[in-house]
Formats: sequence, structure tokens, C-alpha cells
Amino acid sequence: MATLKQIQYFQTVAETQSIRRAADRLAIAQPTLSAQLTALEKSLGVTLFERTRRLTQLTPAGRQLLPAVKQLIAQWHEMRELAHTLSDTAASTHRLGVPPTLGPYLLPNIVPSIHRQFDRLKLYVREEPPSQLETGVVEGRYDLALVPLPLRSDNLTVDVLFREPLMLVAAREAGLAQNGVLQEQELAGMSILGLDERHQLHREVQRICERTGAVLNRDYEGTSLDTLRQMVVMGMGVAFLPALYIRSEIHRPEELDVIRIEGSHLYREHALVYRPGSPVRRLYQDLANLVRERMARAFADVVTPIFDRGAASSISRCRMPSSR
Amino acid sequence: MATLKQIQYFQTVAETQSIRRAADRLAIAQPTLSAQLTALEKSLGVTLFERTRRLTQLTPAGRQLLPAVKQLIAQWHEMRELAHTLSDTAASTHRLGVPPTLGPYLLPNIVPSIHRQFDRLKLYVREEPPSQLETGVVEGRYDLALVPLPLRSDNLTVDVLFREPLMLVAAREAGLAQNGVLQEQELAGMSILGLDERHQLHREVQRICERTGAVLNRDYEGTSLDTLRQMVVMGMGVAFLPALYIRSEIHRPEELDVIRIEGSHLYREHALVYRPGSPVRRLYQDLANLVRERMARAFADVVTPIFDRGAASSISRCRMPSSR
DNA sequence: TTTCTGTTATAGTTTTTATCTATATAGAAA
DNA sequence: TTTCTATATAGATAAAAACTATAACAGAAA
Repeated sequence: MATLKQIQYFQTVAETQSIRRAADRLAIAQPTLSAQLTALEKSLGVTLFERTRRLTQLTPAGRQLLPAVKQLIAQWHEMRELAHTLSDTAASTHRLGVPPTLGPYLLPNIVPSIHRQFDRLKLYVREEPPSQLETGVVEGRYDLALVPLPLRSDNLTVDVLFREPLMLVAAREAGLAQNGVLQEQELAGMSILGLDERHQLHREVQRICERTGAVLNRDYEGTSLDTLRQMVVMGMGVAFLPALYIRSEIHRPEELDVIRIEGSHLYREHALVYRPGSPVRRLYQDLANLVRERMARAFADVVTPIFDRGAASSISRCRMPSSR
Repeated sequence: MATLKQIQYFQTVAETQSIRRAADRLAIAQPTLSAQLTALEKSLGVTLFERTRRLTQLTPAGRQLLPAVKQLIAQWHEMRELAHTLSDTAASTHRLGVPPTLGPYLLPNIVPSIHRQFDRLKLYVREEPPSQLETGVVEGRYDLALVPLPLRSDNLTVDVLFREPLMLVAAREAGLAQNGVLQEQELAGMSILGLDERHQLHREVQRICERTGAVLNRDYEGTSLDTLRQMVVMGMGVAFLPALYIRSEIHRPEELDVIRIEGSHLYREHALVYRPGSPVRRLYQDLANLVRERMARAFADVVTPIFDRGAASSISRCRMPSSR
């Protein structure tokens, strides 16, 4: 099988019209070049050069092969160029999966920061339910994903990002909000609207209800945060909505009361996950940190970044792969 | 430097998502593939694969490199294909030089035969004065050329093709033609029109005049056979024109008398020349034979093919290059 | 947990081949 | 003729590509 080297040799000899000069330019010995040329001719089954003492020139066949050779070399250089660009890991396109109850409300706030810090990094973002995101990362459909905790799979590296409170929202006319705050025990017996069970939020709300004695209304379930909000506005009940959603989506505060519940565990946690073997896990750790910092800076009143548990979690869950 | 092999390995591993399976498909040992992959990654400066025990998949960088790799391989196969086609020497384009006083009148008769016998051979034909044709072949601007004998350069292989009589043409009203034949000695003193001295025919006619006592009229010289014929038609004198020209160009026989001169050496000889080192000289010998046979078959009344002197001439002039 | 299975990486060896130096050969020029 | 120069050949060396055997390790099964 011919080599790229031989093809480059071919081009150089064609250009210099001399094996001797080509060997000089290529910084190899002349017999080497002769031999390689012969080898290439043999492997292609074509005599490429007419060798005379005065000059070495292309045969008709060689002449017609030259453009193809040049194109091949050009292609090769292009590929090297591309590889060089990509050798900076932050210059390639990474497939990021996000859950529908977080992505649209988080990404607009952090993507600009990411591009500011990693100016050649590109993201290919897709929305899916968290369970599918997890398997997606494991199976390689995604390079990394934003998912709510806890995880199902245990063979992923987890960088915990931040804690996002769930706020109770009620129609204004319900008159539920005394001063924007309720005690946890006041939830007991309340009828709570939720998303359908394909969403992670369904289970989160369910857990809260079990703990506080609230009743999860399963007669009507929303298919998205927006429909859930509509249901509340229309007076069908109250609901727990993520703080980031409320921050970005509730544009007409006169329609809804947002109520903070005093008590613990009324929040969800989000993490960045990726395969522990990923050669660019370092980049993903940087990305995780960037998200936490951005949250701390711009959304300190809404969410709580979690700095310490990130790397620790990934180490505790799985041994680090041997570095290469 | 990377090799085409490594790049092919890369593609196969990307496709099979497994070093093991790729090694099987490539019929090499698995450690070899591992090593070559690592070598490629090192030479490109990019980690291409994320290797786990379960499967080996592309990194984001590798994923983006894959299309370029596929293109490179495709290009390579294309080139091999082309080389294979050209490995039949008769499938490439050969640059043929012809003199203006022969090419237009000979080629239309033989090119169809050539294409019939060598159906994939292509000719790139150019017209030039014979002296430039010779140097053109020596310097490699042409692969082969049709030239009149004798040659100036002695480092070309010469396949003599055929002898072409020169006929005397005179205006009809000159009444020169008794029965279409003149004795050589009757030429003495005649005023002969010729081409300008850049043409080989000029010298040939000059030689004839010297031998027969005819007078070469240098006051008006033609720049092409057609202008020469016009000069004769207009009554400016008589001229020697090549038999093949007359056969193909004199469409109105009522205007001109064509007179055969009885006597010797009223002809010119044409040969096919090429560099002795040409790797496809065998093909050129075949072409020469094809021309002779075609002449014998279709123009036996006009020209005299020369079969025996062809190869002999090329051997006497220069030793055969060592076969490779 | 241990064991088995399948996958990749590493070690060590052999074979191949790319490369070198030295020299032969032959055309072109002096 | 001799000299110069370009390519080819010979023989030796170094590089690398290939193999076998085995280690390391993850995941599945016992």
C-alpha cells in the first residue's frame, strides 16, 4: 500500500523534474527517493516518470495522475489543519443534553458566558427528559448533559452545579399569599398541580407532597411548565415551579402570587454529567465551574451554587481512569 | 508523519466502534491497531477515541475529523482507480506534434483507425514547424511527433512511416500536362513557387530544384499549402505539392493539372519520433505500424509505406535503454 | 463477594521497509 | 577521450509495523 510520503515524493519530483533536486528539497538521500518512487509506481501499476540523465519528467500517465495527487496532498494538509484547530479541546463541537424544565431557562443566561470564555467551543444542544439524557450520555449520543439529581446510572461522572428552590405559585385571587411566605406545615391538605410523570419534576413534587401532607392532584397534569402555569392562572390550583423558570417566565406578576415556603428540602439540584473516560473531562469541569460562578454572580438571589461537592462526587463514584 | 493506512484504520474503528472488531475486519492483530491509533493521535495532536471496555467511540474532535478522513480515503481510492485505468498505457493522453504541411491532410485519415484499435487512447495534437517539433519532443513538450526526414537531432528514436511523392501542379491554362506525366529533365529552367523558408517543404523543393535545374522563385513565397495552391491557380507559376495534400484538398480538378514527374527522389519521407527513454515506446511503435498499415490499405496509390526501416533506424541510432 | 468474559493496553520479538553510504552505470559536456 | 552529473544498484542499518503472549480492567454472571 502506498503512503502519503510516497505521494508527496511524487509531487516533489514532478515539480523539480529531477530526483536529485527533489531529494535535496525533501532532505532525504537520493537512492531512498529512487526506491520509494519505484515502490509507488509498482503499487499503482503505472510508470510515472521517464528517467533520463538530463531530467526526469512525467510520463503521459503520470501527467494525468498529478492533479489527483495534488488534490490528495491538499486534502491531507487541510485535515492536518483541522486537527490542529481541534487539538485545542475547547475548539470542537460538544453535544449537550438538557432537560426541558431547565434548559430553556438556564442556557440563555450561561451560553454567552461560555462563548466569552471558550470562544471557539461550539455546543450542539438537544432537549430530552432527564432519564433519556443519562442513557444518552452513557451510550455516547451526548458528550455531556445537565440533569437533575439523583441519578439513576452510577457510571457517570457527576459535577453538582447548583440548588434551585421550588416556589409555590397561586392565582392572585386565591389570596393565599399573606406576605409571600408560608410555613411548610401550612401546605398540608393543599391540592397541588404537577407535570405528567415523564418529567423529573413530577417525582420531585411528589416527594414534597408526601413529606408535607399536600395532595398531588393527578386529574390534570401539565405537559410543560408553561401549561402548568396556565392551569394555575386559570384557578385550577397551586403548583410548585422552579425558581429559574419563574425568574424568566412570569412576566405578569399581577396574575400570580409567588410564595416562598419556609422549611427545608423544597428545592431540586442540578448537575453536569459526562462519561468518566472522556478525554476532555477537564474541559467539562471548567464548564461546570463556569456555570457555578455565573449563577453566583447573576442569580445569587434565586439559586445556590454548589462548589465543593462537584469534583468530590466524581471521585467518590468511580476511580479516575488511568491518565494517558 | 501519518500514513494512509493509519487513516484507514481510524475510519474503520470509527465505524465499528471497537478496536477489536476493526482489527478483525482489517485482518491485523489488535495490538497493532491500538498502537497505530495511538501513533496517529500523537501525530495529529488530537485524542480521537474515547476507549472504554464496552465500546470505543469518537471524541468530539474525532467526530469532526471523520468527514475529512472519509474524504481523504475516497480521494485516495479515486486516485487508485485512475492509476488503474492509466496502467493500460494506451489509456492516457499523449501529446502529438504534427507539421502544418502534413497533419491536417493525414490525421483525418488515421485518427479514426487509432481510436478503433486503441479505444481509450487520447491524443492532444498541436501543429508546429518540424524543427520545433523535434526540440519539443526532446524537451518533453511533446510525447511524440510526426516529422519529415532528415532529422536535425540525433537523440530521438525514429520510426520511418512512409514516402510521399511531391507532385507538380500547374494552372490548367498553362497546358503543361501532356498526359499527366513529365520527364525529370523537362523541369530544367522552370520557375517553381515554394513555401517560405520556415517550412521544411521549402528545403525539400530547393533540393529538387538544384538537382533538376529548375529555378526556385523566391519573389513570392507561400505561407501555407493553401496559399501556394492559390498562387498556382492564379497563374503565378507551378509548384510542388505533397500528394496527400492534393488528394484531400484539390477539389476542383478543372482548375489545376496534377503532373507526375518521372524520375527519382521527388518525394519526402515522414517519420514518427519519440524519446528513446519513453516507457511507452512500445505503444508508439504500434502506432507507427498502424499508420503504415492504414496508408498501405487506403492510400497505396498515393504514398509508399516503409515497413522495414522503422525499428532498424531506432536501433542504429541509439542503444536501447536498459529494460525495467 | 468471586469468577468469567470480552476489550484495550503493554511487553517482547520478528519481519518488513525506509533509510543511509558507497558505488556502478551511463548520458552530456568539455 | 575524460569529466561531470544524474539515476540505479548493493549492502548495511535503523525505524516501524507487524505478530504473540499477557496484563489490566470493566461488566456480567455465578
